[in-house]
Amino acid sequence: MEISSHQSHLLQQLNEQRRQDVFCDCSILVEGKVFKAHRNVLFASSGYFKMLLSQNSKETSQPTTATFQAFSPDTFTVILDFVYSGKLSLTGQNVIEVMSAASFLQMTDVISVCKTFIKSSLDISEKEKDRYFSLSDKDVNSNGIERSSFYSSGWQEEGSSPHSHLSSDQGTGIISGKSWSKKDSIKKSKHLRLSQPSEVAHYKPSKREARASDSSSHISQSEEQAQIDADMDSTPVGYPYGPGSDVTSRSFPDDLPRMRFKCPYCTHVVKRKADLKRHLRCHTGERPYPCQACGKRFSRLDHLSSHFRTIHQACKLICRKCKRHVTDLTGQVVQEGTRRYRLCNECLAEVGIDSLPIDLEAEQHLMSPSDGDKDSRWHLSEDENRSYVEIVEDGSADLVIQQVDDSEEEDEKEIKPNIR
DNA sequence: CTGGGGAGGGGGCCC
DNA sequence: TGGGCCCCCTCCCCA
Repeated sequence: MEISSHQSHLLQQLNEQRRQDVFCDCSILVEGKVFKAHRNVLFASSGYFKMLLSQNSKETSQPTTATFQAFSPDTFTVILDFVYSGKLSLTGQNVIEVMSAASFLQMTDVISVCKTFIKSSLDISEKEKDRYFSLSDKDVNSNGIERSSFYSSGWQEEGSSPHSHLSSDQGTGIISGKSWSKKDSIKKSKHLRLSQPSEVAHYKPSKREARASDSSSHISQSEEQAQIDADMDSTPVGYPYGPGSDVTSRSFPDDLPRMRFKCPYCTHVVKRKADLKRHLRCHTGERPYPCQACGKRFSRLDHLSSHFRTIHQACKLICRKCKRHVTDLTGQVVQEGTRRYRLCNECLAEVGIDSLPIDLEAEQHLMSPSDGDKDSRWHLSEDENRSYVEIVEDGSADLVIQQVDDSEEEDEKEIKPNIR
């Protein structure tokens, strides 16, 4: 007959003895902090201690002391707690160091748990989705249901952690069983560079982007390709998104289809694929629309049109000098290089410029080539087109500040990735 | 140094 | 789906 609770009870007793420094025959010194433990427990748990204690086995009467500088006391606290409880208090912040320490101490189980933790963290959006569908908010908060294993409890809501018993009574400080709140997860994901649902809260590449981010719910998966994220707004009411991040999700009724296209480079989410395509150009630096008049390149056709009308067509019926409204009768178009603007007759006389009537209509083709020439209308050479492809492929590269030279000489039409 | 205005650029959304 | 418009923000130049 086997009493299943015996093992856990025994471990619990050993843990109590450790805390009370009863029968402890081993001292571990980690960066000046002394940890008391039992040699036989360490021997059974760690390959490193097995080796160490085997060598010292002849001196069993003497207390063994081990000193470590490779990891912090907090990290060793996590390790030791695991040894004595079977529970590993992993967080996004400590998992790397814990895994490193476990590697050093040859604790394969801990290593594999850390790996799983990291993997699940990287895949958190999928996990979160699973949670959306499997758990109501109430379930999560009140029952503290875990995803699968104790070490994953860090993803739970505050107060639902099964590790809470470890946090306060061991006097070990930082490492505790405290689960992540969303706020915590932000900081920790930043530290570990793991994707978190609330990552947007601290990702602010620009004010504009932040504005967009604030108005949409999103799950950050920077490694992902752009994809339809139809589940983006499937968040049940009350799911703890960060403050301000649930505006969009609550602005759509649950029964409406909600297609979302998520930018693979940032947190921006758009409704239409075309908008995503347009948005991606701000990351790739692609500028497929060169102005035929000055050579300046634009990422969008409407911007080119606006530029051309404003700069080269003098469409604004405003005198550049006195800002008064002018018409073809009360003013003239002045050409200054490729730039054109209007001056009223008074200002014209004042500056002594003899303007020549310019047939704007006749030069319209500069901006608007025929529709039948759509693909070649911007006169992109094959090399240029190829460079765009390369840019997209290089889009996964690290941050590169765009250095596109928009000078009129067009010496450097090479467009560099502008991943932000 | 500062404020105003122009131009560029990004997002939303309509057609 | 692309074109285009509107709005807003930022940057830069200039007075």
